Amino acid sequence: MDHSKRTSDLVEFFKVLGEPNRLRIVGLLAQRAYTVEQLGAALGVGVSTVSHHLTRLAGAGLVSARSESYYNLYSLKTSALSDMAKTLLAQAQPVRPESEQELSDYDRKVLATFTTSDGRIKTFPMQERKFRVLLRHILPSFSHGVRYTEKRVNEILSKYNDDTARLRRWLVDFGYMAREGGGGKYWRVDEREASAG
Amino acid sequence: MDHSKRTSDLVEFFKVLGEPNRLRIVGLLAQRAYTVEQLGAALGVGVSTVSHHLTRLAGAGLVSARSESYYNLYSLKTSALSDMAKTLLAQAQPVRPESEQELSDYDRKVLATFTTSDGRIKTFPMQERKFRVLLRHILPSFSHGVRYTEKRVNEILSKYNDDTARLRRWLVDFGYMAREGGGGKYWRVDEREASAG
DNA sequence: CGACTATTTCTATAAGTATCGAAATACTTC
DNA sequence: GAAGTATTTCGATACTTATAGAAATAGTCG
Repeated sequence: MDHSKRTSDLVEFFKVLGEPNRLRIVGLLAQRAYTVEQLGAALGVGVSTVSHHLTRLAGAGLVSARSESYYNLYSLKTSALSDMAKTLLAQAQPVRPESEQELSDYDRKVLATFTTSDGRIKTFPMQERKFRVLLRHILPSFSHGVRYTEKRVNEILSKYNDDTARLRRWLVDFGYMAREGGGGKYWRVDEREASAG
Repeated sequence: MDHSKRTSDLVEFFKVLGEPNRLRIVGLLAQRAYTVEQLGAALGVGVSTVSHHLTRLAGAGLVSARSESYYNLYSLKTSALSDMAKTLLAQAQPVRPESEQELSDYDRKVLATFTTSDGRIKTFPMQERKFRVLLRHILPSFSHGVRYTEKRVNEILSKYNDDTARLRRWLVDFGYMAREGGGGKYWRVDEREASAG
C-alpha cells in the first residue's frame, strides 16, 4: 500500500471534504450505505445535487457504489480516510533541517561525535574543518533575509548549547552570519560569501 | 487535549487546505519559518495574496506568527495536523450500528450471551423476547426503502450466522422484513409495523 | 519626530462551484 | 417491449473566493 500522493491529489482530497454537505455525506456513509434519495432527504437538498457531490467524493476515492435492484447504494471507503491520516501524520513531523539528507559521510561522523541524539553540541572540536561542520549544523535554524535581535539569536542558539555568546560570535567570525554595527541586529549570510570567509 | 471538533471547524480545516497555494505554504512552513515576502517569492504571487492565505491558515489554527524586527515570521503548528489525523482515524472506524449506544441492560445481556465479540450469533434462544433482541441486532445492516435481492440478503446475513436461510425466514415471520411475491425481493419494514407483528 | 519597511486592509475582478429543475439515461419489472 | 423507478447529465443562476494593486497600518531605525 502506497501512502504517498501527488500534491494535486492532496488538494483535491481536501477540497472535496471542505464542503459542508459533502462532509455530512461522509459522516452518514460512515455508519451505513445510503441511496441517493435517502441522502437527499437527510440533507434537505435535491437528488441532482447529491449526485454531483457523490461524483466528486468518488473522484477523490472516498466512496464506492454498488447496484441493488432499482438503487445505487453508496458506501464509504474508510481506507481513503486512514491513508490520509497517515499522510497528515508524516507532514506533522517537521522535516529535519536541510542537513541529514545531503550530509557527507564525513559530516555525519563529525556530528555523531560532537552532538547528542537530539542535536545539541556536547563539545567543540579543535580542527577548523570539523568546527565548521557544527556551525553549518546550526545554520538552518536561521532564515535568509531576516534580521534577528541578539536576544532572539540567543534563544535559537540555546537549543544547541548553553554558551550562546560564544556560538554567536563564532558564527560571525567564520562568516556565516553578519552583525550590524549599531542596532545589534544579526542576519544569515549568503552561502557563497560564507564559504569564502 | 481534546480531539473532538465541531463540524463547521472540520469543514473550515479542509476548505483551508483545499487550495493549492495554501497547501504549498504548509509544505514550506513544515521545514522552517518564512516571512510573507519570502512566501510570495516562493509561490510567485503577491504579498497581499500571501497575507490573505496566512490569515485563513491562522484562522484554522494551522500557523502562528511571531514578530522579528521588521518581519513577521510564520511557522506551522504541527499539532493541528496531528490532531486532525487522529480525528480522521476515528472517522475511519465505522460507527458500530445503532445498537450499543441505546441498548437496554436486558438487551446487552442477551447479546453478550448469544453473540461473539465480533457480533456473530452463537446459538438461538428459545424465548421469543430474547429472540427478537437478536433479530433487531441484525436489522441495522439493512437500509429503509431499499429492495434487496435474496442473494444480497444472504450475503449480509452471513456476517451473523451461517444458516442464512433460516435467519431470512425468521426476519420475515417476525415482521421485521417483507418479501415480494414474484420477484423474490426483500425490504426492511417500518419500525412500528414490525413491533406490532 | 520623520524616514523607511513589512504587513495588512480595502476594492474590484475573474474563476470556480453549489444548487435546482428539466431532460436524458440506465435499469427493473411485468 | 412498455411502463415505471432511480440516477445522472445538462443549463442557468447565485454565491464564494483567489488574486492583484492601492491605500492604510504597525513597527523599526536614526
